[in-house]
Amino acid sequence: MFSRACQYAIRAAVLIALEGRNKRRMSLVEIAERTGSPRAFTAKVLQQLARAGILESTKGPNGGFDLPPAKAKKVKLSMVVKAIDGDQVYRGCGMGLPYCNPKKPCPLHDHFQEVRDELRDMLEGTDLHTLSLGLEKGKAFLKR
Amino acid sequence: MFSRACQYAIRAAVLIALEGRNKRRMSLVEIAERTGSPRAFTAKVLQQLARAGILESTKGPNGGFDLPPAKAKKVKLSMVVKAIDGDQVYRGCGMGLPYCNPKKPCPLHDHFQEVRDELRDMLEGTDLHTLSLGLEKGKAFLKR
DNA sequence: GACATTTCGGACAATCAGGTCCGTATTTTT
DNA sequence: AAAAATACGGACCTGATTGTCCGAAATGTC
Repeated sequence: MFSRACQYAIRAAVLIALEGRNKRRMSLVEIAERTGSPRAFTAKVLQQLARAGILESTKGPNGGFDLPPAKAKKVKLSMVVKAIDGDQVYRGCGMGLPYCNPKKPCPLHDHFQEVRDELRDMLEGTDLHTLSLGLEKGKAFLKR
Repeated sequence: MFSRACQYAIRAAVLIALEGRNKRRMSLVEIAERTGSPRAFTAKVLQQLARAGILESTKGPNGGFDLPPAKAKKVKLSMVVKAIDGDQVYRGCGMGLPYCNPKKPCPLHDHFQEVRDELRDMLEGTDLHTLSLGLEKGKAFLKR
């Protein structure tokens, strides 16, 4: 469904949103540790998110990545996914036909449309702040 | 969502089901042509489907791949997907956590569950025969 | 039996995704 | 000013995915 890079991005982004509520900035090392993701690779992913304007990065001692709650409420999951994987997963044709559309659909078009729409609605309707709430209550986890 | 191999598999399977209704057996060359898929690579994919028992292959002149309607009605899309990509896409965790479950969910678990269930229901509820009907009426297409 | 047609299967090549390493730039602390 | 902490970015490695090629095996036709 999503690439590994994208999965790491989501994990990291939710965690950063969580700590952003404590006005904390998170270092790469801490993020990688708490999400169980490979450090150097996660760095690349976080750079992509920062370049996409999804989160802020700061160099130097006490630097790291941060995302204040006000912004976390505005960042939808779809933005994270799009920044890493593009939007084919929730917009493209299930059979991979580049020209598939309602006028000239693939055989799977109608069946797949519902699934894709539900995925898109979910991604566009879920923000990082909301997801971080589940984490704080200890009802959800990022690592074994 | 699905790998290229899996997309080719679905396209080919639907086409073979379509021609199976005319008691026709399709050669690799014809399948690749009519689905716009690379020939040699499609051969590998079709072999996988044949080994998985999803369709029949016959060597020699007038050989090829076939799938009679009675069987096409029983082959669900989920079986094709599982044979090529495995079932992670409609069973696994959206964030890629291997231990994600209702007792210890990821932050996305509940949101994602609906989407995954809808995808799974669609794949398990759609058979190749049904998909081939759309093709025959000329309402759906496999190639530009 | 010879030949043509077709799938099968192994070897290989190319590209991409996942991941590491290390030096550089930036910022804070002392 | 020097040192330490941190993100940045490029080079590189590795394995998986995608894709090609070609000989072998099977089967139908003459």
